[in-house]
Amino acid sequence: MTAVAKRSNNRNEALLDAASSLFASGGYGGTSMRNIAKASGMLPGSIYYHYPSKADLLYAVYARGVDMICERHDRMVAACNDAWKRLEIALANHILTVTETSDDVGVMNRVLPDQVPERSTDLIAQRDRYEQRIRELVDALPLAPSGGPAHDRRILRLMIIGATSWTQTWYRSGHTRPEAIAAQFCAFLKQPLQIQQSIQQ
Amino acid sequence: MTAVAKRSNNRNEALLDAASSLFASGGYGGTSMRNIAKASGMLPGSIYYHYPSKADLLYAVYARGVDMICERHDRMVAACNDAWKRLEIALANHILTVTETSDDVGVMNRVLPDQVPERSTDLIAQRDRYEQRIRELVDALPLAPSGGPAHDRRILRLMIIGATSWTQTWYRSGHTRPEAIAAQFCAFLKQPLQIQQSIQQ
DNA sequence: TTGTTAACCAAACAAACGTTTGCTATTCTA
DNA sequence: TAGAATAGCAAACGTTTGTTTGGTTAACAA
Repeated sequence: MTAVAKRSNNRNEALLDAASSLFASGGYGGTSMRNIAKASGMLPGSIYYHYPSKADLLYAVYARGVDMICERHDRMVAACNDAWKRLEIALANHILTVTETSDDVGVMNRVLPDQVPERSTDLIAQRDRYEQRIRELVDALPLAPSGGPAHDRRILRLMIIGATSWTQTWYRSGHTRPEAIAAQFCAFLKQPLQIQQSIQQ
Repeated sequence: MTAVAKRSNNRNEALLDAASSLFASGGYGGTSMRNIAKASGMLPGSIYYHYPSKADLLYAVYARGVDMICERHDRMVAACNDAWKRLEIALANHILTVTETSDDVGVMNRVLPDQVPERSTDLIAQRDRYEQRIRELVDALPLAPSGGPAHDRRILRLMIIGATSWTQTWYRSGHTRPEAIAAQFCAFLKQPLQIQQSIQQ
């Protein structure tokens, strides 16, 4: 239980960065320990000084990603009181973080928990830490009564998470900015897209 | 160029079915040729009588999935004239096909083209065959003028595709039915979710 | 300055991987 | 019914995989 002192030449962080970048672009199965080792300037066996297995390394990257997006989320969302605006800020943070700020968060979006069976339960728990925050924002939205079937906030939440996660596959820097994408998403949801006449067709 | 006659005991289809099921649940990297061989009752080497490589086998499954979802799409959408209803039908078809009807389509949703570099261009082309249909439906939607920033139909299309693709990760049979999910998606988009007062806040 | 140990290196391990090769049996054609 | 092509089987190929083991060096506490 005694704390283990880390030395100044500890390259654990460089290792995580390299793993992060490779997992985010190549996925779990598409990235080998040798790739990671080469990218972080170590030999393959040296990784095992830091993590006992590939699955544990992935988990460390994944958890670091969740930490980062949650921290940014909490900080940015707190600065606003309007429910819709809070959601928009959260989505902008998600898209920006996933696509440009941090590969760790890209890993969270790209690697599905069941691709890492040894740690799938832990990965789901980590992901839930973030999704819980989205759930709270969606539950706080003031929704107009539905003209058709009753609104299901669970479906709305999953719809929003799906649309946002998917941005990773099509986002290209230089085109529509993350903030603008998030604004569009919210605009589509909160304003009537249908011309009024055809509602009561 | 001469046509090659196929025999009655040709098990190519059983091979595709097995590959389909495994690729859909395990992904490309998570599925081995030995797994596929065992599931289809062959030896690993025998697969190479039918397909020259793992990437080509994946492509065959993928293309079969696109064929299936496009065929169903065309048939079902043609039966309706209302633009919003046509989109709703298309999304219901997508969700139903991905989650319950065909593993092939699950493969299309799960395997990203860049995970199969040897055929990534062809995979993208196949996927576009389907996405083009969604694009047409979204472009045909009558949209009310936006109260905020001008609507971007490209973003709307990607939002819809993202939300729909994501259903594969959370859909469980016995809960909300595909048709109901599609109806909710469309309801959220075409009806005002925001109470009217707060629009002109 | 000495002793400890954190942080690696160097080299190998067994298993799994995609794939190839040579051969055989079954089905269909002529 | 003879011949040829189809649709495999059986066994191995070389490579890559995640991982282990034993030794080495440099940083830090005393």
